[in-house]
Amino acid sequence: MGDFIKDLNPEQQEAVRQIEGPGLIIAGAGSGKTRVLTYRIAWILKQGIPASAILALTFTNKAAAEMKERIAGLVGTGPARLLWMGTFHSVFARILRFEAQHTKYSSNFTIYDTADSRNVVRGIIRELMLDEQLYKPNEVFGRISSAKNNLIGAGAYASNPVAIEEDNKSRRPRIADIFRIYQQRCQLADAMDFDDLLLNTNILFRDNPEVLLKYQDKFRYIMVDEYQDTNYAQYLIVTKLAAKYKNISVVGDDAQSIYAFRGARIENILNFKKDYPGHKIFKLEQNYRSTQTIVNAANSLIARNRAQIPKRVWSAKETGDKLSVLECETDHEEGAIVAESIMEKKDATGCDFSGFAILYRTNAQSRIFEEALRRRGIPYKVYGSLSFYQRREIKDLLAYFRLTVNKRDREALFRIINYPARGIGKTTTEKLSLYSNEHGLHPWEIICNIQKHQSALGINSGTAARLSGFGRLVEGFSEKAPGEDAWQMAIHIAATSGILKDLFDPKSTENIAKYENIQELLNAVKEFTTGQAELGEDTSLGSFLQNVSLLTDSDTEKPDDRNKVAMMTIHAAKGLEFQHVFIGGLEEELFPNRFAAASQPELEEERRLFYVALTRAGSTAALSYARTRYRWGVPAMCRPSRFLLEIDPRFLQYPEPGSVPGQRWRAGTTASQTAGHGRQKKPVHRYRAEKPQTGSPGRGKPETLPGPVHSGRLIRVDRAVKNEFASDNLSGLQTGMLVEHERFGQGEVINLEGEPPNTKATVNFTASGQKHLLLKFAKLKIIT
DNA sequence: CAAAAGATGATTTTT
DNA sequence: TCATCTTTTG
Repeated sequence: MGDFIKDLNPEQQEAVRQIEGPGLIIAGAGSGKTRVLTYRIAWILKQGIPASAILALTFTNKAAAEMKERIAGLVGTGPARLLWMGTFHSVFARILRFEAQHTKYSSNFTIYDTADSRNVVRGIIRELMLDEQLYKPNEVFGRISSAKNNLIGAGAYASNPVAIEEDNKSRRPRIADIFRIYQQRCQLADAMDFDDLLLNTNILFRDNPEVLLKYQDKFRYIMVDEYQDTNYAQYLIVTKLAAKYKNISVVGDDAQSIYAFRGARIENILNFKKDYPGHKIFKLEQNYRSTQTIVNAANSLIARNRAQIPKRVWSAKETGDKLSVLECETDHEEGAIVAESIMEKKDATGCDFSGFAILYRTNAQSRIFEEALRRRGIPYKVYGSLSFYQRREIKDLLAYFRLTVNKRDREALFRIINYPARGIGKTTTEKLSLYSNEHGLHPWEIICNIQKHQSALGINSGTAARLSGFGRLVEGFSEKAPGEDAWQMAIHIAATSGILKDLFDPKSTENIAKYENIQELLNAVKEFTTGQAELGEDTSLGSFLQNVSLLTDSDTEKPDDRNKVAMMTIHAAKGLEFQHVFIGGLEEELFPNRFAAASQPELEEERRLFYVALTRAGSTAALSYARTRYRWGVPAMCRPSRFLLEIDPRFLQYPEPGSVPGQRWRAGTTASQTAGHGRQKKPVHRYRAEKPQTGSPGRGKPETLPGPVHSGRLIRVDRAVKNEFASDNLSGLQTGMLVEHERFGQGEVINLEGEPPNTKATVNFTASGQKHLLLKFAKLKIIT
C-alpha cells in the first residue's frame, strides 16, 4: 500500500482522506465509487485504526465480497478479514444472533425467505376463511413488509390511522389481524423474515441502550454504500449507530435510486445534510466509463426529474457515437434486429460477446431476445431469472437442513413431511396443522408424542406410525448434527432422507437437472465446510444455514460465462458496465411501466431506471421499440416511450434508409423516415418476408434450433425440441380439410367461425369425436 | 396418492 | 404465453 492514493483524482482523494465526521459522497455513474470506498477503508486502516472498528454496509453480498477482495489486495487478507463488511441483513442477523438473549428469538433462528413468508400469510388467510381473491397473499404480505420497513410492527399497524384507512378502502380490514397472527407464527417458529432482521435490530437498540452503546463504541467508523437505496429501518439503524461519534460516510447517487417500490427512501440521501450539520460533501462527477455522448444524453434525460442533488457528470472520453434508435414492427423483429446489430457491431469493432448486454424492463421480455440470439447462433446468458436457491429441489434439501437445526421451523416441516413421499397426505397434514394451531403446540411436538394425540387428531395407527417414522428420521439428523460438520451432515441427510434416491432415478430429464442441482448444493456445502475449517471457524450445519439463507443467485454465479451476451433486467444491471448496451422495449406502458405512469414520483423512478440503463454503456447504446408486442399471447399496439423524446435529440440517431440496422431482414424496404417520431408513417416492413405471414405474425412457428444451445435454460429448449406439433400455417385452413392434432389424432374440419386470431374450428376426430379448438392455441397440422 | 387437466394471474426484487 | 397452484381423475 502506501502510494495507492495517487491512483485517484483530487475529488476522490479528498473523499478518501476525510475520515472523521460525517461525509456525503455523491458518486455519479461510472465515477469510480467502489474504488473510493475500498481506498477509503484502506486509508482508515493506514491511520492505525483497527479493522474491527469499521462497519461497511452494502446491499449485495456480491458488492461486499468484491470490496473485501479489493481491500485485501491493498492491506492484506489478515486485516481485511476483521472488517465488519456485509449486507445490512447479514451484519444485523449476526448481531441479532449474538444478542439473542435480548430478543424473543434464539440464536439459531431461521430466516424465512419471501416464499416462506407468503406461505405463512396464505395459511393464515385460509384459516380466517377470508376471500383469497380479495386478500391476495402476495399483496397482504407486501403490506406487512412495507409496514415493517417503516418500523410499524403489528401492534402499531392496528392503531395506525393511515394503514387502517387504506385497508378499509380496499375492503381488507383484517390485514391487521393477519399481520398480528403472522408475527406470532414467525416467532413461534423461531423464524425471522428479511424485514424482521431490520425491525428487530431496531427494537434491540431501542429497548437495550447498553447494547446500542456497545455497538456505537465498537463501530467507530461507519460506511454505507448505495445510501439512496436505504429504507427507513436501515436508515434508523445507521443513524443510531453513528449517533455517538458521527464518523459516518455514505456513498450514493440519488439519480440511481430505483428501489423505492421496495421501500427505499431517496430522501435519506437528500436529507443527509440536514441530519448531519457538520458534514462535508464530495462530488465525484467525472465518469470514467462512458463516452461524452452517452453521459450527455443521460444528463439530458435525468434533468427532467425534480428532486435532485445538483451535480454535473462529465466525461473526458471521446465524443462517441450517437445513441441509435431501432424501430421495429414487432417484438420478434426487435429481437432479430438487435441480434443482427450485435453481429454487425462485433464485426466492426472486434469486441467479443461479453462486451454486449441486452437490458429490458421486465423479465418477460427476455424470451424473445433469447430466441433471436439462439437463431443467430449468438451465445448469451440470462441473468437473474429463477434463483438457484428458489428451486424446488434445493429448497427441499435446505428444508431438511433447517428442520434439523430448528425443529420449530414450521414451513420447513410441512415442506418435507411428505417429501420424498412417505404416505402422509394432505388430510393428515391439515389435521396436524389445525390441531397445532388450536392447542398452541408445535407440529413437531405433536409428531414426537403421536400416541398421546392420535385419537384427538383423528388419524389411524398407520398414519401415526408414518408420522413418528418421519419424526425419528429428523430426530436422528439433529442428534447426529452436533458431532459432524456441515458437509458430512449434508451428505448424510441427502442420502438418508431419500432425496437423492428420488431424483437419481432418471424418470425425466428434469430429474437429471434436479439431481445435478442437488450435487451443486452439496458442493457448496463442501466448499463452505473446508473454507470455515481453514479459518478455524464454525463448520456446523447450522452455521452453513445462517450463511446460505441470505445468499442469492448472483453470489454464486459461476465464471463459465465468458464471451456471452448478457441479458438482464435493468435492475439487475445496476453497478455493471458493458461496451455496447441494447435497451429493449422502449414503449409506453412497458417503459415507463403502465403502473408508474400515473404518479409523478413513480414516473421519476422509471426515468432514473432508464438513466441507470443508459449509463451502463461504455461506447455505444441502442434503444429499441416495437410497434406491436405480444402481451400474454395477445398482440397489442405500442407507442414509443416518452423517454425517447426526453433525450436531447442531438444525441440520438434515428434509422435512415441506407443505414437501417438489420436491414437485410427487411427486403423491399423503401423507408422514408421523417425526423423525430411519434408520427412517422412507417412503410410496411415484413420481417422474414420470404415466409408468408399468418394471422398471428411470427408466433407459433416451428423454431429451427441451430446446434448446441449455450443457455442454462435447458427446460425451455427441451420443450422446443419436443414440440414437433408446432402449428402449421393455418390461414389457409378450410372446412373439409383433414388435420392432425398432437393428442386427438386425425380428424376432419367441419366448421370454422370467428375472425383471426380468434378463429374457432370444430373438428371431428376419428378417435376422440368432435372438439372445438381455438386455432391460435391448437397445434394442428394440415394433412390434406 | 400421483398424474393430468383446469384455473389463475402476471413490474421491477440487492435481502 | 407460461409458470404455478388447485381440482379432478384414474
